[in-house]
Amino acid sequence: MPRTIAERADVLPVLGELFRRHGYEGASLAVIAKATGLGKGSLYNFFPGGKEEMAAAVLTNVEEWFETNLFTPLFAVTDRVGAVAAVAAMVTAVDTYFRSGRRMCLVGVFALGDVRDPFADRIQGYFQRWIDGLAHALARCGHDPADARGIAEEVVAGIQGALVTARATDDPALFTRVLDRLRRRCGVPE
Amino acid sequence: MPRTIAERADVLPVLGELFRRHGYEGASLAVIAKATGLGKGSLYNFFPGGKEEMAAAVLTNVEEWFETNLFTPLFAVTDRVGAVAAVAAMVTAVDTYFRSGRRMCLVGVFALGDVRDPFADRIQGYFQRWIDGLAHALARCGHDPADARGIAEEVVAGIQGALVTARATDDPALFTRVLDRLRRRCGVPE
DNA sequence: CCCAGATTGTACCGTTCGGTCAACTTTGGA
DNA sequence: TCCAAAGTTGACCGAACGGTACAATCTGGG
Repeated sequence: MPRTIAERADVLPVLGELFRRHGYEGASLAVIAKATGLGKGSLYNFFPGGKEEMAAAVLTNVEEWFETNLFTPLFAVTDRVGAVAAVAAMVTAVDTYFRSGRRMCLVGVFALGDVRDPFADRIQGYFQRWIDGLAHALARCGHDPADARGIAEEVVAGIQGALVTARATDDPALFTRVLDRLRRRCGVPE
Repeated sequence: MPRTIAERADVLPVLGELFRRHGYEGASLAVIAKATGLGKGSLYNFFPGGKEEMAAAVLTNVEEWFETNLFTPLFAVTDRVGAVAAVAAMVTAVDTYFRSGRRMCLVGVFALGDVRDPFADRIQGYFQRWIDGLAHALARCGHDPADARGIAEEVVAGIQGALVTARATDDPALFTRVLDRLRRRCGVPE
């Protein structure tokens, strides 16, 4: 059997950055072909379903990363010390993942575009699971359970909004500043 | 001179809702023609510059509304009582304007799409002026000036994020809940 | 009533879109 | 070494894009 020059997994990060930067509609196949260095034929070899399968694959990639690095740890906490550490780790991971405000949230971008419709359930699940996981951890941090959910909604929404606002004002540092305030809102020091 | 059947001002709200719902790229001329009930000829009679002029006109409309109803009142405050009232009025106006989370922020949608480039300065100005005005009013509310700016960034970003998250989770009530928390963050009761 | 001119619907333009396909290149086992 | 299979390419397709041209229609002052 012939060996694959480029793996499907190799183009996923490139696709992700293109969708982040240009949105789903804005990332045309011509742009994708140029950025990946692959012809349209190769792209359809990797993604027979076309552009929508590319978006689905990238979305799966993002979901897995968040599930592994953020959601699962948040849900796994049992004691107060572990919960505080998990929330602190989440904030650090978020800052790293979004490159301190220089990277956009792919799920958020999809949520605002016309491509939302075919992925509505997955987009909803991403945010819901983030809020649920954070609310669970915050409750273990000692917050009143009802208030924990409110804080979780405020923090997840705040992260999204900080990304949008940082991009809109071309001021990535705004993301870091807001994220720092949200971290303190969770009662997590440092 | 002949009378205009439809005024240019009449189609602006329709254009606004289309851009909000579908984004700039997603709102094709065919969709716009159908939604407004106007042919392409009429649209180009109103907006000789085409789709980009439509977006620019809608953007101007939004800017003016926010300038009149939000930014100017925020900047105008001098005493503490007035400042608290202005911030409270802002929160109320925001909830009304965004239909309690059922309406998207047009500037935020533009900020994330490919159309951001030609409007980058206006998008930046919109958010910057909102943050500046709110920071000014919050300082008059009694907050430490440096902290007032931090709160303002957190609140404006939080509003944006709450809109995105509410749409993503198809849960408009989330917007109202987060907005209520942000209001209390400003130290404004009721 | 009438007509200059503003407004309108629509056929049409070139371009670009996502997607297809047959020819060509590369691959690894026989 | 050779070949069947897998991978790759770029020309090509119909559809839809934004935009233009223009003939038909409506308007209101004279």
